[in-house]
Amino acid sequence: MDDLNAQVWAVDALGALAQETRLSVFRILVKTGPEGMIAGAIAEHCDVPPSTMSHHLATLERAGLVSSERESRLIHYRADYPNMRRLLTFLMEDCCQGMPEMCSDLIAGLTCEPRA
Amino acid sequence: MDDLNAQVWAVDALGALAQETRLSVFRILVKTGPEGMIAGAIAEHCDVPPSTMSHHLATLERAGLVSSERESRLIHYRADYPNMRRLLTFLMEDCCQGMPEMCSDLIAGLTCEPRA
DNA sequence: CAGTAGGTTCGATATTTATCGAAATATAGC
DNA sequence: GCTATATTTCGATAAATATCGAACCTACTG
Repeated sequence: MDDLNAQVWAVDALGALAQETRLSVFRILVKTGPEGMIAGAIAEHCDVPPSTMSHHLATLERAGLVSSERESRLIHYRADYPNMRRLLTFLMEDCCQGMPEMCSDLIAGLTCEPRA
Repeated sequence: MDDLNAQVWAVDALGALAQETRLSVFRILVKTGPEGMIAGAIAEHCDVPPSTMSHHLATLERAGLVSSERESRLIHYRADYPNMRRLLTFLMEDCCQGMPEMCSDLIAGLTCEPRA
């Protein structure tokens, strides 16, 4: 993917996250991990009607931020970790003007530890 | 800042980045570093009219992603690294279910090295 | 105190996005 | 096949956002 397409994708992904309900959904799925969560449970958790949530989930999935898998009548949604990483990498690309020590503390806080 | 306010801010910041011109501006400023760039030069670089760019810069500044400083007639814009970090941290918060090894490669790619 | 250059605000229009009920689709059980 | 459940698609309305010229500020310069 060249830089132009990466940018188009990133705008789409950021737009998908730039909405309260969708950001909540994404973060819940990030916390939930590979197990994921069922569409109905997500809608209930966020207290929005199923049709609205379906719309939001579709937006997140189109952006590549979540993936879905059907299991009989239920549909599991999960965060897409590789694309999440791509997005963060894209935003930080070429920061620090080649001097990593200039923003080393930017990365320092990005550990995967659970919050205290 | 509690989690609710953090979420409101994050939606705003992500929305600020979820637009082609603004994402370009932000990434240029990330690459440019502390020196920043003058408003007019940014507008010219992105090939948009000054009034449109002014609107976009104001959006980015309201979201805390860039800061501005006047130097006589010129206005310098810079990326706000601390808030950039806060945003990335917020997105990754509590990922991996407390098992950092599960997404260690998510961080692995987030070095500040210039692109090869 | 003009005149000029760099930026921003205003205002009006066009486009995109969010919302959610109703209807449609898919799967399972009887 | 009929019924119930889980979820999506449709459709229509309301709200937010992008765009850019014109007018307006602000700070230098002669």
